[in-house]
Amino acid sequence: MFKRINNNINLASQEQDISTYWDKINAFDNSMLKRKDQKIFRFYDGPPFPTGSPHYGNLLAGVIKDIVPRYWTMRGYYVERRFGWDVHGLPIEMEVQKQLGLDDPQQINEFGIGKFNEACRSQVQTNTENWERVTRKIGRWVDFENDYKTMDIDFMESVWWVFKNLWENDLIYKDYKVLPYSWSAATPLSNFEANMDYRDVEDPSIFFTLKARNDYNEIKKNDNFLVWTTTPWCIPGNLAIAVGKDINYIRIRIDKEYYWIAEELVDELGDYEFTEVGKSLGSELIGGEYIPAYSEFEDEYSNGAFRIIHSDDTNTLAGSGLVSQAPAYGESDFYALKNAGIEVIVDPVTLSGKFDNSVLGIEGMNVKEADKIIMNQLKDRGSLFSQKTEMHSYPFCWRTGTPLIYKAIPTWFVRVEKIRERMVELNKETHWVPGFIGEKRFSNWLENARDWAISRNRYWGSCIPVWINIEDPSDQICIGSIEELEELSGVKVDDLHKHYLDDVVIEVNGNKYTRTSEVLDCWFESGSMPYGQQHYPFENKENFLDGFPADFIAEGLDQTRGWFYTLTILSVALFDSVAFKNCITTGMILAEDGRKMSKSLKNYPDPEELLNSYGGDSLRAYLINSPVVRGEPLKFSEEGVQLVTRNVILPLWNSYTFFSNYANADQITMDELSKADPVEERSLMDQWIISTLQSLIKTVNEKMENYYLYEVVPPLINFIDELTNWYVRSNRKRFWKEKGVDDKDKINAFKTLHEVLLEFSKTMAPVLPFICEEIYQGLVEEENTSIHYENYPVANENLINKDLENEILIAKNIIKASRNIRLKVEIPNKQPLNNLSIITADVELQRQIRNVEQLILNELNVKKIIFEENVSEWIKYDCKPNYQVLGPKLGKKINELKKELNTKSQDDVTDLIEKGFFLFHGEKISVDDLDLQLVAVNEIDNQDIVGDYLISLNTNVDNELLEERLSREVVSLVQKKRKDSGYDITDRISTIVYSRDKLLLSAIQKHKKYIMNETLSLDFKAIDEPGSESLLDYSLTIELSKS
RNA sequence: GGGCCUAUAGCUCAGCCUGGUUAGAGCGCAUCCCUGAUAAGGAUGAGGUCGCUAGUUCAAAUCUAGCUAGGCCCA
Repeated sequence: MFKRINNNINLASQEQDISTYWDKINAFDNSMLKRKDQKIFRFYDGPPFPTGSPHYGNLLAGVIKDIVPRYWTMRGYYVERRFGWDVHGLPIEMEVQKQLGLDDPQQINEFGIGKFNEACRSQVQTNTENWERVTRKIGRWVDFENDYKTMDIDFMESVWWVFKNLWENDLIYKDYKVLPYSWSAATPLSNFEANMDYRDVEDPSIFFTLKARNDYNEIKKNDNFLVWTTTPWCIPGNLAIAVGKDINYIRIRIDKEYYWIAEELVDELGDYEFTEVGKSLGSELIGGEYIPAYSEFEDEYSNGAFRIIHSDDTNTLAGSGLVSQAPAYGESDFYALKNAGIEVIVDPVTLSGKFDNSVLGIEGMNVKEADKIIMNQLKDRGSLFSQKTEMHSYPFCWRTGTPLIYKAIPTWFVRVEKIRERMVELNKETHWVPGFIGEKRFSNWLENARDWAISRNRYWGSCIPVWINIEDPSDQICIGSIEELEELSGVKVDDLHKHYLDDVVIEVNGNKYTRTSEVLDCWFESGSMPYGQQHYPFENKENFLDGFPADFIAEGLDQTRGWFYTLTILSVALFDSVAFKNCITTGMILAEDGRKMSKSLKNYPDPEELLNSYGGDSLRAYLINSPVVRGEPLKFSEEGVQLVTRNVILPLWNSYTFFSNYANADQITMDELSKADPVEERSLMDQWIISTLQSLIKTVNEKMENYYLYEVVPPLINFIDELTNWYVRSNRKRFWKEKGVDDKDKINAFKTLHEVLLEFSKTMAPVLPFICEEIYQGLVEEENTSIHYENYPVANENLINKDLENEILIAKNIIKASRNIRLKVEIPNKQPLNNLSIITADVELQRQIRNVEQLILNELNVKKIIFEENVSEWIKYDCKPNYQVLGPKLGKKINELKKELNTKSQDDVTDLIEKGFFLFHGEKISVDDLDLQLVAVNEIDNQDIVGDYLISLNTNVDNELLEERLSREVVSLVQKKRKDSGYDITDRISTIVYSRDKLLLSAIQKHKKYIMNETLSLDFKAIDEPGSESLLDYSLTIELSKS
């Protein structure tokens, strides 16, 4: 027996009940246990930072990361789904710093690194609750208990293994990197932090002169290079002048001196009177040598310093076209020198932002204060050419409010450039969805990959496992495991965080080694996640290799520079392999107004509230049916979610309640259903809906296998439409036939709908896990089971009948067109009509229509279909070339052909059709190469062209037809009354009709049996007394009572 | 400044790879129909110089180049 279902559902609370049920039967674990011995489908969860509660981007990722694993689980694979947390790094440290009121590293040191790190550790635990609750509401099955965190000792040990592996392959080195630096906080900052506080400030902008050391091409000894800088304090660190190789420079004379400046920038000279005396392209200047402004680092001349070099960043928008280069204080300067092959750096500025004792006159002075002094010194020597100030936006330390400077910091690097080509090559093996992300965006990024800076001068992270000889810094030991460290240090180690390791000293051969102070960037850990989550290679060695590379990952577009990249670097470096075989990349989710979602603007609905009103299924379907799954931005709209509820969830639910309520009312049992005929013996509509379902299953499998999630929902909506608007509606009567009347057909109908709902639910279960589970529970008798234990449907090709699908399509087209005619001629569908003529000589078409005749007659309320074969009396033709076929053949002549066809008379055309071809400029043009457009001979309302035939509806209504109409109107009235009186659909009634109208009474008399059947009237009387309600032109009164 | 993406109806998007003469869908709007499975359903209609310019072609929303605007990422 099937449950009687309340049609009114509260989706969200129903979903919660299902969640509870899943907990009760341990559904998630069991769905996996059942596939324990099957092939592994490896999924990597890209770990989020556990700050705040999840936003739509997280939910989207969660949805995709649920749909795909559910699908493959049903396909019989073992799909482990461990939640991951990225818990190290700046976001957590910043949160904790704020809570503890610690402004900078010095204060952290004073507070104690150990206490600080432990505070970070406990902070991590507090944020995870929100995540679990919301994850549950979107129906994501993921293992929170057996999760991994990047701070777990096992994870951190695997990170060391990764690092040591790179180390041994000579992929790790230490060099300078120019970073935003806060002297007041005595720490380098991330670019992200540097972007947090930009202010408009006034800074100097000066031209100063540097003298040519000797003749070189057009350069003469003692010529002055007019060099531009906006940071005078960098001049002591100046080691080169940058020009642009394609920029034109001129040599000019002012008084007795000669100067070089970019031709386009001579206006910058202002009032100076000059004469041009020479000219040179930038590339000809490169290699020129000059005498530095400060002699302190003169020695570096022998190492290649104080030359003119090229920089891509030189331009003629401002300045002089010659830019002072101080590699310690500018990233572009640093790389410009590197590219010029000059491996020199000088840095007279201390970590507190003051000059050290190496430069005379400014010792101990803060760099910004030194600006003025340096300008004065230059002026005294006559080498300050001009000075002014400029407004520009400049980064400030978001903590201390002091200006940031850029400064070269010793940093650990991974030699990405060495494996770059291999990364590009291997990336081609990954299937990216959408394709352009991998083929273009990610591939381009890999091609331009630069060495990767992996160290941070921070606290809460995995430590760089390198111990350095106190006496000889070039003597370094890299540690790859806990065991190794314990052996070398003799210390028992049970935590790998900085505060545990800073004191661990290694002694080898009488040499003492201490650890380098930096920690690893948390991106290094994210890239190590495949190994870390399984504690590879210390544990799970075989299990890991069985599932590497991962079958599937999914994240947002921003991860092309993040996780996708770090995974790729490490897997290529370690295993010469990609890290993942399939990758879905999602676009950004914006607010409905197209701007970023912003908490302060409140321009988006709260995710949890939205889930509470529409439920997880709706949100899931909305998200994967949106452009965001194709890597494009989505303007998130609550209305869109509501629409999905209305177009997908509710119709599906309604089909199910229709089934279960009528099955319940009729006391249909599973046993009875099993007695249904085999599909091929059931009615056409049964065969059709099953065929359509099998086609759908085939399509959905194709899409899912290829990770094209966004192509799943449209066919799903289409199917639901076929099911509700065609199958259920046109077969309704079969379901409420009295017992004993054509039982077989009724059972066939119930069986078909049962089967379709069951298979369809299984097909959609990965996408709509809640409602499909609920429907499943109502359709099967087993207890404590779940739809997610089921095997995924495979299309049964034998049940796919494309001919039938096509015939029904023809029927639908005829039905739609005829309804249209009724609308035009204003004859409602309730009015039965005698016949519909279909004008075609095509016998195949006639046969097809005959096959589905009954459906057409029922739907159109027409008694008969007549075929008219004298086509020419009804239809004439408009004739045009088929451009697609004839275009390439005829070229320009096609326009002439068009003209000629226009002049043809109807007889000519008929002639042509009969002959099958005609001659055009001596060429045979076949009728098949023409577009024949059907036109009705007579323009009248009761006909319409459908495809390549005409239909014509007989609109004559005689008394007999009118009486039939009236009987239907009476039924409709009675039904309305039943509903208004609150009768149950199964209640039997007595009906009395009062009317004085002869025609109405006669209609009732003739169709009494029909009316009684339709309205479940056991008793029916028509009484010749005046009625008070109007029905068309008549009046009547209807009385009902339960019997 | 660089890479990638986007621009089509009032709104959200298909179509573009593979060019074909009438550019589709949903929502919204208007009008109408139906309603004992349905917080419903159906039909019809209005609404588009396919971002701009040039080119290729018999033919361009579609291919090419340039431009404009927006987005993401990176400098």
